[in-house]
Amino acid sequence: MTKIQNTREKIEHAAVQLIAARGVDGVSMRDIATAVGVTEAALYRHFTNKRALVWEIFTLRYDEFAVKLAALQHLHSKLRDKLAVMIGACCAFFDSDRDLFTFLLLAQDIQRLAPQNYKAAFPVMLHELLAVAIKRGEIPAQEIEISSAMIMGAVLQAALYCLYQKPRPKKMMPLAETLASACWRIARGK
Amino acid sequence: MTKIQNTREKIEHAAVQLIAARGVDGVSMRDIATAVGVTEAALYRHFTNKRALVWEIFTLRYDEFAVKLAALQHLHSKLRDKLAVMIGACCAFFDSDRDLFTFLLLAQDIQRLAPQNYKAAFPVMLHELLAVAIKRGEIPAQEIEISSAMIMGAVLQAALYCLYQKPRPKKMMPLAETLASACWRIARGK
Amino acid sequence: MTKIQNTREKIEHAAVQLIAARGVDGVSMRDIATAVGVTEAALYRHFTNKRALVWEIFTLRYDEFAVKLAALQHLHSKLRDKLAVMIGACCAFFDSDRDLFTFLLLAQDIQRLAPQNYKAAFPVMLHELLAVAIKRGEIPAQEIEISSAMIMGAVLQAALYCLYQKPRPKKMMPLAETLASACWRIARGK
Amino acid sequence: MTKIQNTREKIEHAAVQLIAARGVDGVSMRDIATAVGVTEAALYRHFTNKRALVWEIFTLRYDEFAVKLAALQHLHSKLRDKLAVMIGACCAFFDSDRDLFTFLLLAQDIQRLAPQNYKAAFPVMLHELLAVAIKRGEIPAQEIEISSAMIMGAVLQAALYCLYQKPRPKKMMPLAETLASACWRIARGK
DNA sequence: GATGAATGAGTCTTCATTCAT
DNA sequence: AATGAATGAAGACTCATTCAT
Repeated sequence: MTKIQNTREKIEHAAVQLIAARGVDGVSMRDIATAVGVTEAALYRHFTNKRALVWEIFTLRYDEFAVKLAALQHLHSKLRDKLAVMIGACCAFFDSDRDLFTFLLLAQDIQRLAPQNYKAAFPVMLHELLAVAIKRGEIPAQEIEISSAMIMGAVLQAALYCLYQKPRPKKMMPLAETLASACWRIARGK
Repeated sequence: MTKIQNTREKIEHAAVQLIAARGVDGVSMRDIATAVGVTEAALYRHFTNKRALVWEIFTLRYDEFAVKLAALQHLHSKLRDKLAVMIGACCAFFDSDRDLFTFLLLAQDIQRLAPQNYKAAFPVMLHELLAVAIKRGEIPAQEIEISSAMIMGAVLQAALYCLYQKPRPKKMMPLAETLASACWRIARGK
Repeated sequence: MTKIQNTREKIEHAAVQLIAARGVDGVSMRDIATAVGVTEAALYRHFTNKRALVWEIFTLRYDEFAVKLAALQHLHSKLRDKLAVMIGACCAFFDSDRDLFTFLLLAQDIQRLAPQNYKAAFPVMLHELLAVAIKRGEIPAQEIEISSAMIMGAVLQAALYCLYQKPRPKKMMPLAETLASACWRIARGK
Repeated sequence: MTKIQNTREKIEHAAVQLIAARGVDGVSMRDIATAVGVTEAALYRHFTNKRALVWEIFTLRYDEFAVKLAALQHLHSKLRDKLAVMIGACCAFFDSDRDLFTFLLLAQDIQRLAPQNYKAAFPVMLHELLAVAIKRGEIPAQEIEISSAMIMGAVLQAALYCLYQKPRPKKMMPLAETLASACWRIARGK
C-alpha cells in the first residue's frame, strides 16, 4: 500500500467504506467529498457522475477479485479442491478488507446500477466449474444455475452473519472448511 | 388476490410493490401516494412517517409468514421433512406473491430500519430446528448459526435467481425439492 | 370554577396555555385539539378558523380584564392611587394565572392578528388617566402616549423578568409597590 | 446605507427586514431566498439551517450594538449621563435602521432560539451600571434586576409605540431626553 | 486539479381547512 | 357535536450536478 494516495484512490477508498456501511442511496456525493477532504465538485474531475463513480469502482475491483479467484481455482483440477481454494480466498478477503468485500458482494443496491446486458463474472465462473465437473463425472447432472446460486447464497449469507456479529464482526477464515464442505455437498448431490 | 378495501390496505399494497422493485430509498412517499391515488399528506394519517410505514408493514407481514411456517413445520417431526415443507411454503409464497416475498426476504435495506434489539423470527426458528435435530441425533453437532445462515442463503439466492430471470421471473415451486435436498445436505454434513 | 367544562371552554383553556408557552405560530390546531382531547375538526365547530380562535379568546379575556381594571381604578381619585391599584391587580393576575397573563399581555404575535382599526383598551385607559391627571394638575403636561407606553413597558418587562426566572417563575405581587412607585415617577416627572 | 456586496450580506439584510416585519415564524426560507434573488438551496451554503441563520445574524449584530453602547457609556461617569448617552444611541439606532432595531430588540420570538445558557448582553450591562451607581451612592439600594427590566421596558415600549404610528413610524430621537429622564427617575427612586 | 457558489428538482413532513358520516 | 379521512399548499432541507474562476 503506497502511503501517498492520489485523490482518485482516496475517493475510491472513501466510497467503498461509506457505501459498505450505508448503501449507495444512503451515501451522498457530499459525504464522499467530506470523507476525502475535497469539495463535491472535485469528485466530478474524476468521475462523470455518481452512478459512474460507484459502478467504475465496483467493476474494477470486482473483476480484479474474480481474476484472482480464477487463477487460484486453476491450480486445482477437482471441483472439491477448486471450491475449497475459492472459498478460502473469499474468507481471507473478508477478513482482510471487510468493507471492500461488503461493497463488492453484499451491497445489493449496487447491482441496480448495472447496465442491461451485464453479466457478473463470479456466477459465470461457478457455472463453468460446475459444467466441467459434470462433464468429468465428478458430480451428477443438475441445474447448474440453481446449484451455483445456492453455493453463492450459502457463502454470502455466512459472510453476512459474520458481518453483523456483535459487538464486532467475526472472522470468516475459521469457517472456510465448513463452508467449502457444505458447498461441495450442495454440488455433489445425494 | 383479496379485494382491496380501505386506504391503509391500499397503501400497504402499493408500498410492497414499489419497494420490492426499487428498494426503500428508491421509493418516495409521493410515489406511494400516487400509486394509491391520494395525496402524500393522506399517508400520514395512516402511518406516522416513512420509516414507520415501511417497518410496520414489514413486521406485520413477516411475522404472519413466520407463524405460518412455524405451524407447517410443526406437523412433522424429522428435520428433513420440516425443511421440505418449509421450503415448499417459501416457493409457494414466492410464486403467489413475488413482490411481498421480495419485500420481506430480499430487500436488504429494510433491515436497516430495524430497531437495535430486533431479532428476525425466521433465522431464530431455523436455529431451534437445527438444535433440536442435533439433540435427537438426526444431524451431527455443528455451528447452528453458520448452518442456518447457509440454508437461508441458499434458498434466498435461488429466489433471487428466479426473480431476475429474463424475460420473466421463473417459478420456484419446481425447485422446491432440489432446494430442500440441498439444504438437508448442508445440515446433515458428511 | 365549575368542574364540568364544555368543549369550548376546554379549547380556550388549552389554547391559552399552549400559546402562552410557544406563541401563536408555534401552536398548531392539532396541538390544541390533542390537548383538549378532540379532533382538529371539532375545533371548527366552535371557531371559524385559527385566527378567529385566537382572536376571540384574546379580545374576550382582554376586555374582561380591562373592565375589571377600569372598575378598580374608579374607586380612587388620585393618579398615584389609581396606578397602585391597577398595578396591584396586574401583579395579582400574573400570580394567579400566569398563562393567561402571558397570553393577553406578553404574547406579541397575537397583536399581528388584530384588525386594522383595533385599539387596545388598556393603553387607551392609561391615556385617559394621564389626561385627567394633567388637567387636575396632579402631574405636569407631557406626551401622554409616550408616558403610557413607558408605564406599560416598565410593568410588562418586569412581568417578563419574573416569568423567565429559573428554576421557576417569580411572584409579582411583592414587586407591586416598587412598580407602582416607579410608574408614578415616570408620570410625575422631575 | 453601505453598498450590498456578497450573497451572505444580502441574505442577512433580507432576513433582518423580513423578520422585523413578520417575525421568525412568519418568514420562510423561500421568502428570504426570493428577496435575495437566489434559490433556497443557496441559503444553505451560507447558513446550516434556518435557526442558525437567524441566530447568527442576531448575535453578531446584537453584540456589535452592545459593544458600541458599552463604549459610549464608558465616556461618562455618572449614571444619569450614561443613561442619557445610551438611550440617545438607541434612539439614533432606531431612526437610522428601524428594521435592524426591531429585529434585535423587539422581535421576541428570536429569543426562543437562544441556547439554554444564553445571557443577553444588554440587560447584563444595565445591571452592572446600576450596581456601580448604588455603590457610589448615586442612587439608593434597590433590586437591580427589576429596575433594569423597567428601564428596558420603558424604552422598548416607547420604540414600539413609535414603530406602529400611522401612517408612518415616528422618529425616536426627539424623545431621547424624555426617555432618559424617565429612566433616571426609575433608577433614582423617591 | 480543485474550489465556492449556485441551481432545480426532489425529499419528508406539517399545516389549516373541508366534508361526508 | 364530533369524527376520520382527505387535501393542497407550504414548510425546511438535501441532492446530484454545473460552472466561472
